[in-house]
Amino acid sequence: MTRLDRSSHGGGGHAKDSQPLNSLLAGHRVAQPPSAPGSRASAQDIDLIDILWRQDIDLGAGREVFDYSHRQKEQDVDKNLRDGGEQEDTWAGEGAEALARNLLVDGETGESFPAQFPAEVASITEAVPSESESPALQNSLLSPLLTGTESPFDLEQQWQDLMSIMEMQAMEVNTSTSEVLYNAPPGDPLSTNYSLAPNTPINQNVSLHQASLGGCSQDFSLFSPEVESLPVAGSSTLLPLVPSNSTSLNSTFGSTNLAGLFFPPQLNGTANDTAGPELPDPLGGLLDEAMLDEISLMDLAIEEGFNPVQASQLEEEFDSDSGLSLDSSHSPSSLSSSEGSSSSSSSSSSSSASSSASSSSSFSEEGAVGYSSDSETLDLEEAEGAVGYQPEYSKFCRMSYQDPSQLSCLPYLEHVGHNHTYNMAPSALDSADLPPPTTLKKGSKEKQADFLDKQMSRDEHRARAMKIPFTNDKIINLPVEEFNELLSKYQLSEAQLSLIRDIRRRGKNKMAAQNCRKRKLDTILNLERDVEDLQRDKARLLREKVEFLRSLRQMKQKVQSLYQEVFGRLRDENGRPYSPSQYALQYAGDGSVLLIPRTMADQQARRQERKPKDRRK
DNA sequence: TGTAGTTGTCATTGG
DNA sequence: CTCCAATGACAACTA
Repeated sequence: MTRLDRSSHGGGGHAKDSQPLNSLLAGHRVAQPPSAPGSRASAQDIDLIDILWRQDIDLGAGREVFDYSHRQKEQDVDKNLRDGGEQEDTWAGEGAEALARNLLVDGETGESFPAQFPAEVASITEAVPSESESPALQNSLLSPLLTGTESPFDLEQQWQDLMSIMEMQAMEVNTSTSEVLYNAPPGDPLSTNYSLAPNTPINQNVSLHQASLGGCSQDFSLFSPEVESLPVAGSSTLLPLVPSNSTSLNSTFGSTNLAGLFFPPQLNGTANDTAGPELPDPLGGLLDEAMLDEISLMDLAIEEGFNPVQASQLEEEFDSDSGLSLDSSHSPSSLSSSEGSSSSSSSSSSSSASSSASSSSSFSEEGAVGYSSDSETLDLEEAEGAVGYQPEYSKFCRMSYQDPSQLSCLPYLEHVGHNHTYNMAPSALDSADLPPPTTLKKGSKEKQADFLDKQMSRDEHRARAMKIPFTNDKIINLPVEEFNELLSKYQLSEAQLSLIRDIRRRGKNKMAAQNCRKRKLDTILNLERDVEDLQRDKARLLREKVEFLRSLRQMKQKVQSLYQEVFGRLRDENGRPYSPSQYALQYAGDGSVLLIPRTMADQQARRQERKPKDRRK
């Protein structure tokens, strides 16, 4: 099919519409303006052209009536949408709240982060000298719980190890442990109490342990060189690492309840290389818990752009790990529901249109910009099918056009409501074609009739001026076959046929454009929803991470306490305690505990540090 | 008067 | 090839 009006159509829309006759003339193959109609145009056509020309230049009628109604309708729409708007407000309110807390909110992601963040980190780092001693930690900004060789990716493994340790501890450690430990003479083996290998009487013969080192290539030193000189901040909460003598140790640990203490991961028979990196410095994370909490959150904030305030809020906020996007306060109602309602709205709109001419269609009913091509629905009151979906337009939706189906009882009013209805003078209206509006009465209703007439689209005016014998609705919505059949039923002039085709093309394209725009808005809303969901997921995961780190820190504290207690009770052949600067305990993979010289422990620790790095390469 | 949002329209593309 | 939907671009219009 040739688009008859193409040649005369330049760029976009209304520039041409100021002279729409040119299109018609092109369609008529009348290539002159109306003042000089082409000779090939019939007299009837020229008359029509004149009519149309006058119509098109007489488009300045006021829109006050419509606009008032339109505004009222928009208010109703806003009212209806207020719920949805509150959701947006809630979300926006969080951003405002974050701002109120001197937080910067990323304009794109909506994430918040403290404005003076680097300074806080620096101060905290200074406040934790023990942590600042570790260059790896400074570099990586990882959790202070983790040593320099630790990676966040090991966290899960650590957690699993700790859990297995806890289970093991529950089986093997009882409340009598402390009694035995405390009362045991220096010669008593600890192996039974700590499930040590019987052949490793660590408190008896150092040389024996050294001899057994050959089989401990995978053993890990629990002690790091930094431990001894560790200026532990908040050490009041920790046991003295280097007891001056056994007496003080006993007095220190005598009342220690060992029930619930944990063996380090090395005691777990499943200990492997993956647990290695963190072990050389089991005390690395033994800092004041509150301080560590803060540091941890700060690190997380730096790492993930997460606001520590948010993190702390999350800890209070979330009581359950319910997981994904159960928080409906931020997310509008599901799109699927609105999409699912589209098909029903299509059918219901056609049925309701016949019963009521009410033009006060709510926004939820609006959106019938699709069209039904079902032949069964084709009648004079055929409603344009609803668009495929009716997303929520909490902020985007300002679609001011009404559902044409609501007005379908009044022919030529399908397109009432859009802002581009060029108005005719009321006197020019051919009201004869209009069935008497049943809901309208005289007087004030005349106003409404005028208003409705004014809302007729240009194509409707043209169609009426050209005496098109059927409605624009049919022209637009009939299937091709029926449309052609309809055309064949009438003797139509070339101008009429051209106009009809243009009406059909423009009408379809208009609805397509509306659908397209709705889809676009829909996509934006979906993306926003996805962003919100992902932000929630991120917050949840971050909260879980904080919890895991806290648990890990507690575990390490307990392990360290246990280490100190065990080490402080060890005696050499002369009954004297071992010096922590010269010896260290080491957990073997088989569950045994060895007492080895510190130099060897350091070497092994370094060896273990390299392993995971090599493995990662 | 300038601007942003809305809507209709055209041109084009691809199914 | 035609029909149609989708979409970018443009212009008119409104607030």
